[in-house]
Amino acid sequence: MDSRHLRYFVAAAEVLSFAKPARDLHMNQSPLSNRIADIELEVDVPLFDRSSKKVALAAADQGFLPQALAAVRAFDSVIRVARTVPRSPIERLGLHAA
Amino acid sequence: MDSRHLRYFVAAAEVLSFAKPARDLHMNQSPLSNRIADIELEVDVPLFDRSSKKVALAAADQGFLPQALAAVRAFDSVIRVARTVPRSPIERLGLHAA
DNA sequence: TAAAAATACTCCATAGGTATTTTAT
DNA sequence: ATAAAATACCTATGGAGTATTTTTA
Repeated sequence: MDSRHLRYFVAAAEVLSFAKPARDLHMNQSPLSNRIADIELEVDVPLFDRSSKKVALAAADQGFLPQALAAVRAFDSVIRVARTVPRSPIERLGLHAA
Repeated sequence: MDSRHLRYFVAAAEVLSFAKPARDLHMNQSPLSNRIADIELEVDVPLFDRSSKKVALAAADQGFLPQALAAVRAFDSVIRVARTVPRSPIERLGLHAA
């Protein structure tokens, strides 16, 4: 599972919409819907109750969203830690930025 | 970043080898090396000191490996939680397995 | 010289885009 | 009638495989 796709799910779950987060993420509604559908297939659990006008969290979602959020945050930490690693001896001594 | 690729990094970091985890993961050494190189490009930090005979964790790795492990475990939790979600009213009541 | 990593390709799966259709409101 | 999600189709990117080269222990 790609962490980016899990972010699609989190974004959709937060606003209960597929079209809106797609706009926010500068992508199309179609692939966002499809990636979320992929996740549902992968974990074999329906995560949303869909209708053409609204989207609701499925009952099976209890527990999934918090875990998804935790995973996304863990990924953010990986990136953040990597970015703040001192690269040079001088940086490692905390003397000044590169 | 794909969680699978982060697992490649963790596997390689744990045994300080690219060829061995590739065998364990039933894949080739080439794509495993390439995906790890991708991660280094993505986070813009060298994670390994390479030579043709050995691989060592780069200095920049301090902090990265633990975070990577945490992220991988968070992903495991996502899958696990999803898999244990009760699907039907009967399951939700804990009466018996599907 | 043997084993491991890098490199150079080839191929295919899939993520994303575009267009359209369906369906609640 | 409108707006949102699903669906169909196309394309291109990139992940994985295979083969080969390089390197160092």
